[in-house]
Amino acid sequence: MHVEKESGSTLSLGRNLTVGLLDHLGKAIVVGYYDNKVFPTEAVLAEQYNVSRSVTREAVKMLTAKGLLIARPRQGTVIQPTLQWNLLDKDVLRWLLERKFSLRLLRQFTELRVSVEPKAAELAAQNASYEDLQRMKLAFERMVRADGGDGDPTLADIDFHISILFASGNPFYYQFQELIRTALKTSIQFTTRINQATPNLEAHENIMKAIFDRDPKRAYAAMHLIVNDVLLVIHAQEEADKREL
Amino acid sequence: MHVEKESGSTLSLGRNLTVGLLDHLGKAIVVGYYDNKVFPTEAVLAEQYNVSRSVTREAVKMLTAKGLLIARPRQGTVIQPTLQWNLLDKDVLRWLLERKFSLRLLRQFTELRVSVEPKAAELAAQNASYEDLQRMKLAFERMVRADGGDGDPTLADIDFHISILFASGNPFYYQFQELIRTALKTSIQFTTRINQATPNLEAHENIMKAIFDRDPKRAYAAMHLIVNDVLLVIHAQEEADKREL
DNA sequence: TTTATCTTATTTATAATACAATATGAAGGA
DNA sequence: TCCTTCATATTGTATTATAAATAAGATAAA
Repeated sequence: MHVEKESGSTLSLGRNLTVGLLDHLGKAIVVGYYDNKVFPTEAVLAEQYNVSRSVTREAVKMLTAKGLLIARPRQGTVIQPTLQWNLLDKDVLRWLLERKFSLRLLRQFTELRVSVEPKAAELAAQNASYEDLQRMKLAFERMVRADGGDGDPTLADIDFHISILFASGNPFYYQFQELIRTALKTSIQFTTRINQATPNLEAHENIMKAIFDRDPKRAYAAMHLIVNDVLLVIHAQEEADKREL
Repeated sequence: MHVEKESGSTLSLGRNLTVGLLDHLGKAIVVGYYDNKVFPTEAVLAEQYNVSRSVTREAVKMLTAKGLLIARPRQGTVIQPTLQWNLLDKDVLRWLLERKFSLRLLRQFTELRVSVEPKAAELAAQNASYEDLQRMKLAFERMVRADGGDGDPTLADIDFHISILFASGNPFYYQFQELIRTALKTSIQFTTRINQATPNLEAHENIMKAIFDRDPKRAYAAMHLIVNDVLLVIHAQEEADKREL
């Protein structure tokens, strides 16, 4: 990451300076640009990016709110240890992916998916409202059409999985929306080379049927089958990569 | 020039005005104070809380970063739908609890724990380093001492559960630290009336043994047993409450 | 020497003010 | 009716000044 200094070559931060700076700094922190540097003071940041101190402070406050920074008088602004970062935050997640593709990161996403999604399906079988079920059905039909060449299969797949989070009736499950979105989008980057590119329609239909039948255990098992399969593929690839060394 | 203000009308925001305002507004939003009101403009907020616009804007930006607000020129600042809130954020979680005690909320916490903790234990059995194991052991010994009257049993219990998240080797699992902390602290508020106040030592020891034995399936099962038990107790109480109406 | 206290300098925290950009809705004209 | 224009409210950005906090160094006391 390269930071221009002269006022003439203004670093493009988009139309909203605060949000632009937030994004730029967030990415720089997450990809490790500051790893063996001290994080700049407000004054220096403002000068480097050619923005006012107000903008700088607001961006820093937002990064503080996401757990990436901490600021104290005289001590300056410093980067928090990774454990403090709000990894499930939409922005932080995006910045994580701006690093080079990492099978390890994809595996970690998927391990969490194996934790979360089967139980979400189980809860959905217990709690889904009529509207929830309709949304699921629509998403599935979209998957079928996409499978026939009409539309993007990944986007339809994402919608289907998210509709189940929503149907769980527990708002905490909905928090994994971004993680799942990110995981599925990242998956195709490598899964196409190894596995089938399109999602397994029959397996997905089994989940939906179980939820429609109000059968929690079957819904859990059907979802577990799908996500755990992805995990196994990733494990196999990790082993293969290891042997290649 | 610092203007002294009448002490009577000043709302106490603590030593740090921005953080104080963040906390006050966050709580107000989460408890529903603004539910049928329009959220005030920056100017009004600044006047109401007797702080500068800088402070107001910084607090609003932090709430924006946590998904609670969105601001646009001329349109004002508005509260985001609950689904957008970063519910796993430490602050948001705390604000959620500042509402009256809710068995429903505790159940939702616990449903997520059932999703997350068993798999974390499974991964810990696979990945825990020597240091991770030592930390777990120390936490367990602290639980034993607390059981004998020396120390706080809940705090020791919390440490034990968190040491397992940490030992999973997957940083995403560590994100649930605050949720588990909150859930366990909240649990005793009602669990003491119904169940045993102190955690089940033997069941916890089983988890630790399985992880030391590097037995993922046993670790998963042992953890599932504990957390699912909590969930069942909550379910029973919810049913009892329903009948009481 | 060691400890405690005071001083200084650096950085964030807060305030106040001015103007720019943006989006809403009303007014006016074709 | 529809389009354009303009007034207006609200956030966005810049600038400057001062306060508060604290780390580190200097000084004094034991």
